[in-house]
Amino acid sequence: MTPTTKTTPPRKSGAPLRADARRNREAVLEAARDEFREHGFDCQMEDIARVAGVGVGTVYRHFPNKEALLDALVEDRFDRLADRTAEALDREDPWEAFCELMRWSARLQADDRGLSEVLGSRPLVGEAAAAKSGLVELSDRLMRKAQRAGEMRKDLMVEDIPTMICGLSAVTGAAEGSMPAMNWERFLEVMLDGMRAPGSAKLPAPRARLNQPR
Amino acid sequence: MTPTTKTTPPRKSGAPLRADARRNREAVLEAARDEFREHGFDCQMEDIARVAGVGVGTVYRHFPNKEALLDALVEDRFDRLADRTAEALDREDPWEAFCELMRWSARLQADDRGLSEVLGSRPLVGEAAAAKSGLVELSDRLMRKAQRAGEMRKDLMVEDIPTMICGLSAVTGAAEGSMPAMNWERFLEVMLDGMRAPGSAKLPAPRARLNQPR
DNA sequence: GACTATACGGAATCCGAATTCCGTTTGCGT
DNA sequence: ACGCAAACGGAATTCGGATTCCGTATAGTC
Repeated sequence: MTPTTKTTPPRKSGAPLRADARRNREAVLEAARDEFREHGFDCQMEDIARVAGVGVGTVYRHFPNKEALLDALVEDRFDRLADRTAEALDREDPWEAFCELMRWSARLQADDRGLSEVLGSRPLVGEAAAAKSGLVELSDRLMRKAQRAGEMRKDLMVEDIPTMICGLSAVTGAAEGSMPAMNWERFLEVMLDGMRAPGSAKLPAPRARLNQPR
Repeated sequence: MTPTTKTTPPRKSGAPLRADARRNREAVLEAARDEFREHGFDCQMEDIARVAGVGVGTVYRHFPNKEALLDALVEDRFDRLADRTAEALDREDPWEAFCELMRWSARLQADDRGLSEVLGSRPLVGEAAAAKSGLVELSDRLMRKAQRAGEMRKDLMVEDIPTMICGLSAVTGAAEGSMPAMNWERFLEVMLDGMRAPGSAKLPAPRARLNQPR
């Protein structure tokens, strides 16, 4: 979408990264994506290295530690999400666009246990935090649009979205055996119905001193 | 299979447990509750021991390992929940009763980060599994009652409840800094609205080969 | 009060990763 | 080709915690 550097996060310094280095970094990122997807945050650095076809040392050359590696992945995810959100903003029916966006994002999470589980379980750090705020801005616009169209209940705030996403991620990412076929599709639809206008229950005011319900 | 009570007395029957032992076991359980609440599953056995005012060895005398300890706690939680559910079954308005039950349970989880986070993240084992199935039975009754009364959408199944609970637990238990005042109260109300009759969207059929939507 | 099966405490042990180190290899400018 | 800084690999080191061991203390019993 954007002509900006897609998958070449760090290395912002002027140093022109050697060719093989760039290749490896990419491989590590991809392997990490797979491993996190498969085993969650508890996957092992050695495994990531092996899958990427490099030594652990190399992994550490590119990312100071496990968390940083994860961070790069999360950032990328937020970026993809932001792109989609921007697209959604252009569609005619904002509510339908919103629902589709949620469904898409849910599927994304369902396919990626690892990233999902981290989403709600630790404060974002570094790049990822910035990426998120951009996403929030877009989401806000989409929501207001849907509300103006009278299709989304008025008492929802942007802040509610991460909450929903967080709940969703728990469901999509739930341990295999933990419950009989955890059905996030149904969960999501119920939630969307609950967000549809008009709201039946009056939502409790947010606790934080952060924003008012408008 | 002789009733051999060799080295690790499995809390079952037979030997009437010495007085001080009973006291300690109780202390450990309580301390564990606090520690799990406070630090989630990553709390330390040594801390639990210290808080309980005993040595680690003692903790291990009563529970073979960390997971077993957690399990005891989870079981207790399910039992309490089951009690409440049974009560809810007796109330006049089943939908209201259901909502209250959910709110109560949510609050319970909000107060107890540790147990919540475990709920969705690992298959239940031992006693806890049994305790859960009892709870499910009760819930099923309550749901049907609410549906018969035309207050809950008909296409919900008992299996959806754990899913909701799981989502909820992620939200209530989200890491402090992870999002600005994660507001589970709002999340819950939205969800409840989505469960209210009549459902607007058609819920996707469950994937598992487990049950039909009735 | 003495005896013994139970319990206890907590230092020592074990273990599974993350992270570090350093000798070797390789891209690439000259 | 040549040289060297940038990269690499992966064994060695560290570290945080769970679990085990075993000598000591105590409840319960006669």
